[in-house]
Amino acid sequence: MKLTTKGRYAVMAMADMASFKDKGPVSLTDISLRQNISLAYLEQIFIKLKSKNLVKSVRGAKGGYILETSPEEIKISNIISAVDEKVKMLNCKKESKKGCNNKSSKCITHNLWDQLDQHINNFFEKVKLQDLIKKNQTLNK
Amino acid sequence: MKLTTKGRYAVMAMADMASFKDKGPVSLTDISLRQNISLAYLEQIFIKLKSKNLVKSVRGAKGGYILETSPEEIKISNIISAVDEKVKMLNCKKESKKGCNNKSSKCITHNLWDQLDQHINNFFEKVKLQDLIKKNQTLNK
DNA sequence: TTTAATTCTTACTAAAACAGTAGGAATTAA
DNA sequence: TTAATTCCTACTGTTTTAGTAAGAATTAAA
Repeated sequence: MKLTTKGRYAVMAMADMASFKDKGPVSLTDISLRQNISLAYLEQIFIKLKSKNLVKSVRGAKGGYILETSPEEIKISNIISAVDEKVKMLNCKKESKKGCNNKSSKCITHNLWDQLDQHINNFFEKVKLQDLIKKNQTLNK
Repeated sequence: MKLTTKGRYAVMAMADMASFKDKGPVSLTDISLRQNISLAYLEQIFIKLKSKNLVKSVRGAKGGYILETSPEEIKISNIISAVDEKVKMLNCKKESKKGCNNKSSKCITHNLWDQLDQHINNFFEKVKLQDLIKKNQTLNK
């Protein structure tokens, strides 16, 4: 399982962008200030988000980033996987020669972690960026 | 989120014990060999499992460990939390003074991680040790 | 009574991952 | 021309991970 600040920050930043998407490109400086995330760290994260076509960049002054698609279409899973490799509990190898425990078969717990992965990925598949900002608004009322 | 080898090994070891529970105390040497986990590492893990009353020990030659309760009653969540602290995505503090982002309020993604925690914990609550050995048997047929 | 098998206890450690920093280059609106 | 921005690459202190090491205490069996 890999779910660290990088993944969390990415979701926070994307949610931030979604909130301000009608005001032109959103600069990382703004996100940095609003969400309290280091600018240099955000830069690294956005390189990845861009390479996965979740955002596009506008360079130069007054530049920033823009969401590639609408918040209704962006799944949390897309964001997480863009920056965090993958959500995966298993380090059991899928190779044919060796099982999880370096023995011939699958380890006792193989299916458990496999199901947990599915469970988590399923969760992230269902939630969209739009859901986050909706929920947040409701709460802040 | 904390789910590392320690947690995985603990579940493997407990499942191993469940499979051999009718043959008296199970020694860590046996588990070590069957599951391919370092003996010294298992010792550390079992100290914790014992302190949480999941297993009891029988010292001396022919000794080992015995499950405190039946595999039908032991939840995976009990095992994980015994060795791994807790399953928790959030590092948002619950303190009243500061929110997740060192600002006054909750961060945008607070509820998301909160729900994910519940989702995962719910999964581990539902699965019992007995389910693992059943599933494994079915597979090996 | 000795031996071997075991749990118990504490301390240490190499390697990897995490969470950034740092420094500057390229681009562009004003 | 300048300031604001993205882009790019390299570096790094700290913490965590996944153990190892060494020996003490206990007890069944020979």
